[in-house]
Amino acid sequence: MKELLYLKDDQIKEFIEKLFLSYRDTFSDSKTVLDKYSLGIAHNKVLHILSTHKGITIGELLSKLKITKQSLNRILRDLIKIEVITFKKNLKDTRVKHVYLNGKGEKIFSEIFSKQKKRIYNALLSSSAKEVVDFNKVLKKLINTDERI
Amino acid sequence: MKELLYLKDDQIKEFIEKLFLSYRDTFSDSKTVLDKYSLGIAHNKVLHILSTHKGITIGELLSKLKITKQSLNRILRDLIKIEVITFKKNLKDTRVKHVYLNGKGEKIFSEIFSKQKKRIYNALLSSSAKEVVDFNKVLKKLINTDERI
DNA sequence: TATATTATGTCAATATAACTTACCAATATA
DNA sequence: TATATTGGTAAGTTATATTGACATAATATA
Repeated sequence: MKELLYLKDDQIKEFIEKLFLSYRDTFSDSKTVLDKYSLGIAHNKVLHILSTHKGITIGELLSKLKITKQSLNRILRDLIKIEVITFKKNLKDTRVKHVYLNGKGEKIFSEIFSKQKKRIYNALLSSSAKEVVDFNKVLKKLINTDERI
Repeated sequence: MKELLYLKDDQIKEFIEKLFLSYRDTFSDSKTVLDKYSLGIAHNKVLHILSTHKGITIGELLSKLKITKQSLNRILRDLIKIEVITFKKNLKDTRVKHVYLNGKGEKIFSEIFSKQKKRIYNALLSSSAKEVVDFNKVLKKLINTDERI
């Protein structure tokens, strides 16, 4: 049986504040790269998903991002304009479109990622394996069940 | 000496994605309450800070939020209009203003907080004390040194 | 005391990322 | 064939932030 854990409201509030700060800081790391290509944090998020989910469909992108298709369309139009994504029709259902990063897209995302990576490395490499496992375990539980990765 | 930790890029990307999801989910919990009072996530963040930093000054709020004074001013005007905050001049330097939640403000924030609290409780109470300590330790390291709480 | 700096407020214009409502085309399925 | 699904798009709106400029009062400093 696990030890009992006593939590005060102020501790909970600090956790919420830290969730915000770690998110804000991590996504501000890539700002210089994004500016270089006139992209924003919305494009960053799409590029991130495209890099981890090659060939994702529009519908899957929408349910991951939880934005409207009109919003996604603006982002995709920008990414098409700077020529970093390509599409492939699904062979069985040609209504469905699969989205991919092309070479230029991979390169730009790797620039973005290398900035964010530093922060994560610094935090995780100065931690023990057990600490990282525990961190991951709790972090996962904070995410809605149907979105967990 | 700590065990060595080997991290693949895909694992790092998953951490970044989880940081985003935990932030997004936590701050979407309060949406129903915010809607009730015609407030947004920006007001949520200010109310949060006011509840943990009673009597914070405008300048301190600005450096915590990392937004411009024009942006903060919009939020504060809204909070003044619905009568949830009060100000007190600093006695030694009367240029400086201290901001407080009043009774109504405390009540509204406690409504917001009770929604977010559930998520944190569910995650932390199903974890061991050690796991929570480790989670906190790593999370803190992800935040810029000068902002750590 | 004169001047500079600081803390805060405000106006105007703009950017970014999202939203709602509405409608359309192509394709798939009951 | 009728209906549902996948995706695209136009127009207008909202929320949150920005930059630049200027204002006021109070404090610090030369």
